[in-house]
Amino acid sequence: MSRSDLARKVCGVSRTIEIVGDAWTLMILRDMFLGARRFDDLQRQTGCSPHLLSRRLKRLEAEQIVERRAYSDRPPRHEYRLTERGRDLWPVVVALKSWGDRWLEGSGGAPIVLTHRGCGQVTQPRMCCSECGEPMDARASVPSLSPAMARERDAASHK
Amino acid sequence: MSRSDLARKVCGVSRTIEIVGDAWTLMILRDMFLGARRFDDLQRQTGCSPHLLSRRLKRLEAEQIVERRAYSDRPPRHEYRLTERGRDLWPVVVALKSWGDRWLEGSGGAPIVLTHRGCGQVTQPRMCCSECGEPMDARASVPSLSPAMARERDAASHK
DNA sequence: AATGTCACTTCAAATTTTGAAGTGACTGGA
DNA sequence: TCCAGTCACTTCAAAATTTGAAGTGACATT
Repeated sequence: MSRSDLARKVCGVSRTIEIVGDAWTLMILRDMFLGARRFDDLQRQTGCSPHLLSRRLKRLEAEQIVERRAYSDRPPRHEYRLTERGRDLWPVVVALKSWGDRWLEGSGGAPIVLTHRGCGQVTQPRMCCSECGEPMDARASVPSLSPAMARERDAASHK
Repeated sequence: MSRSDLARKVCGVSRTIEIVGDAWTLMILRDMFLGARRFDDLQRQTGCSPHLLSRRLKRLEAEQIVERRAYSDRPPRHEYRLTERGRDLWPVVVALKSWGDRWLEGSGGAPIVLTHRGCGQVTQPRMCCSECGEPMDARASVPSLSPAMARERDAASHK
């Protein structure tokens, strides 16, 4: 199966991975959350080639995760902005950050520090239950599959 | 810059992306969180080729995200288990799931449903402030960079 | 007129992935 | 004993993608 077949899966994780599950796309998102908007900035900050950046931005635009808009006519200049759909990927990037901060720490503390506007404190956001508000980890929940997804998995295991 | 140079960056997001930021690795993690442990199961459920699965598992093992252990001597059989370090990637996978559930919804509800052991309710985990407990989104925090990271970015923008 | 900036595109070479097939160590059944 | 089957992979060539360098076009600045 090729990577692009992930899009045909029932599972939302697979289909999300098909769209944003590659290193450069995630780097682009990180930099956009840090405020980068222009092609050149994104290219320098992510460190990827302009060719790749161009292709990734087109994919993100096609998926309505970023919007390309002109900010000057003469000379013609464009910038890329996260849409609401795009901003909603923030937890993905923050989850990567938290893991890195915890498990890859060199010296000198976290490279990016987040301050919560609401309470003014330095925060390390974490996953909490939407119902009771308690923090959650891998063992705090039991997954169950929808009938459609159970069928997909079952078919795979009898292959 | 090549993808493998991400490892040399100061930023924990970059270095995490270098380790788990590709489609098949994320698929493998999803399936391990759903309980898959054996090579063949992982191969069938993710849909990737054995070659790729083998290389990804080796990388995950080298990074101590999974552990390879024998569960039978005769015949020689192995399984892969998430370590604590690996289980701590759960928020990354859940964040991908939540986005997919919200933005890619087909018909028939979420393909994977999580029930919180603590409160017994069906939950859609979300990011909350570690200090005050309030739910957070992209606009709820202000990022600031450590001196080392600020230098790295500054150097990039003068290139 | 020359240089610089921005937002890209083009191209060949290197690397990675895909898809199919093969391997080795066994187990279980006829 | 022979044969099929399972598990955990490895090997290989062909296809696709990425890298790195260079180039382009429309302007603005000096």
